[in-house]
Amino acid sequence: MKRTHWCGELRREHVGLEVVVNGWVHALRKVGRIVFLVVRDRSGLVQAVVTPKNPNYSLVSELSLESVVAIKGVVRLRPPNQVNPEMPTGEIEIDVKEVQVLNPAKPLPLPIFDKELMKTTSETFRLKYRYLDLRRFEMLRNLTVRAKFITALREFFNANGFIEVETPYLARSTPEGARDFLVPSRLYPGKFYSLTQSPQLFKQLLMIAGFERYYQVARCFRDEDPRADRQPEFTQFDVEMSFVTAEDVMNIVEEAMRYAFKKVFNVDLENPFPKIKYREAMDKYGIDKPDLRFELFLETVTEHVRGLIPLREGDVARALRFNFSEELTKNVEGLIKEIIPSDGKVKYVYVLRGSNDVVTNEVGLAGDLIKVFNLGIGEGLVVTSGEYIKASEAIGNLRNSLGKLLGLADKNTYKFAWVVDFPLFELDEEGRLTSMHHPFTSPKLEEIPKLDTNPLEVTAQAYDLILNGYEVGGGSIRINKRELQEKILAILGLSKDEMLDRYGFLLEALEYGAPPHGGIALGLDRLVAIALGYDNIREVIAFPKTKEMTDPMTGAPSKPPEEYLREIKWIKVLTD
RNA sequence: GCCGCGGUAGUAUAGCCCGGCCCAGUAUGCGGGCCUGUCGAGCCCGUGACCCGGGUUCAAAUCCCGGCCGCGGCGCCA
Repeated sequence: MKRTHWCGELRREHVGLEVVVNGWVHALRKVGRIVFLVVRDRSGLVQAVVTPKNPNYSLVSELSLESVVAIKGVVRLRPPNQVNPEMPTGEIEIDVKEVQVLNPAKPLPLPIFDKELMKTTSETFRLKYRYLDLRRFEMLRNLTVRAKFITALREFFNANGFIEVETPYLARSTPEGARDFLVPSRLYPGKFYSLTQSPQLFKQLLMIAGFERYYQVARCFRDEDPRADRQPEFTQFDVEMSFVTAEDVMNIVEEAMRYAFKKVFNVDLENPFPKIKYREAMDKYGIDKPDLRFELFLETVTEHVRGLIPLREGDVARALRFNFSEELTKNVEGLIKEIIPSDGKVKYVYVLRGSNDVVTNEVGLAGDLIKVFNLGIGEGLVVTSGEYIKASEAIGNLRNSLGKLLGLADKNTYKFAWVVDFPLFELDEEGRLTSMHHPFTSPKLEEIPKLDTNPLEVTAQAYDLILNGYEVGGGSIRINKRELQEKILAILGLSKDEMLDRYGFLLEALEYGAPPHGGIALGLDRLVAIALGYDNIREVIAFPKTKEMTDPMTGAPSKPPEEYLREIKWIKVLTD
């Protein structure tokens, strides 16, 4: 019995046809002596009917849910009063002639087609039986949409003269940035590959190779703690172009987004996307990836609170005020406590003025703050104090989450924007200069002289693409001259020897006719997740890891057998 | 590494604050039965659980301590 039709495509026009469908037993309803069997495949559902006259009657009536079957039968119209308007195939049903049970199924551990129960089923459990979880139409849709989105981007970039090139995942470790996943080298005991954090250097080398326009759907690996929007391995849609300015890159990426969003979601995006300067973003929103779906601005209130809140030399105070409805008081308070770091670097006060009471973490201050800020009933105020960036980020982060909690952010709006004019460097915990983007980012050429005098004031030719409070892309114009690249690496504290050891291949390549070039990496998981309305990228990844970086299904990570460790010359394992 | 929340049948949830009325209730699933037009089928009967370890107490699902696991966040994420 060979499949002739998909379940979900059968319609009135197929009436009278003998068809064969394959699929899973989605539902089995025995009403009196009639058995209604709903068969499911990727395309949808169709009802089949068996009565006691049918030689397959007992076989069908004893089927278990989710068994795999092949059904041969004749499509017929349902009696007029039995049409199910909720079902695309609801006008017809299959009068069963022959049934093959290809594989009976045991009862499922996961109630996959009980929407109510699945809403609350723990994610660990879904991940343990991910192959069942993925049978749900919602997951099928998510991954289908993801595939369509990738296809749309490929179409767009192919049509614009880009070449898709694969680059290695096993590469040389470069200690900057995130922690690497290391892979021991069997042939060179004591040496390791690292899984690429991104194709950054390879794509630059492709530009030097003269490919001019490249893209790739690239897996990236970073050994840092996951979050709802971060996984240890994730997918970037990676793009690089030669002979372009930052504007050129941003323009083509905007076009790509407009094309893909229209094609896949039928959404018209703004044209052009707004651009915000980094400093303006920090000042107005306190964060470099503000959610622009709502207007709510930070204020600098250092002078208003001087004398009330203890300020160290150079500290600033930043404030966010907002209206909230009283039943959310607890949630707002919880959010503030959760988001603002309690590491002592930032101090914070909040005052939530209800109609009968005031909720605050500083009883002694609340009265004064209400007076100073003229805080009305139903208004909340959060003041952070400390070093400008820290105080701003703490409250900016809060702003993005508060927008969701207070319903300020419209779920059906996609608010893209570019954040530009990032500083080239920032200071790390130890007060050393580090690259804000990465060490291959070009400074604005006219600011090169400032590299020696005020490196922190040098602006990068870098740009982030943001969407609804998430960073969904980041890129820059790269350095294409050896001299400048060496200078940057030197400023970052690398000795000549270290430079040559780690980046010698790049530095040399820059001398053999490296064109000006730049590009971007788009966070594909985030883009698709946000477009579908999820905060959690695991919903658009077929087999994601948990927050603790495990896979409950396969049991990864696992302990390799001793012989294997011996073979790869890596038998010393330190635990803890 | 840190903070918060959580862990009760296959799944989900009630009970936990305020210990005894709980050999743990409910929904769904599963097993059996009834029903010839169901489609979240319906009705009847049955089945099955307190994360692990220690402590307090006459008595622990409930209180305390430790652990494990998960989710969210902070740090981290060039």
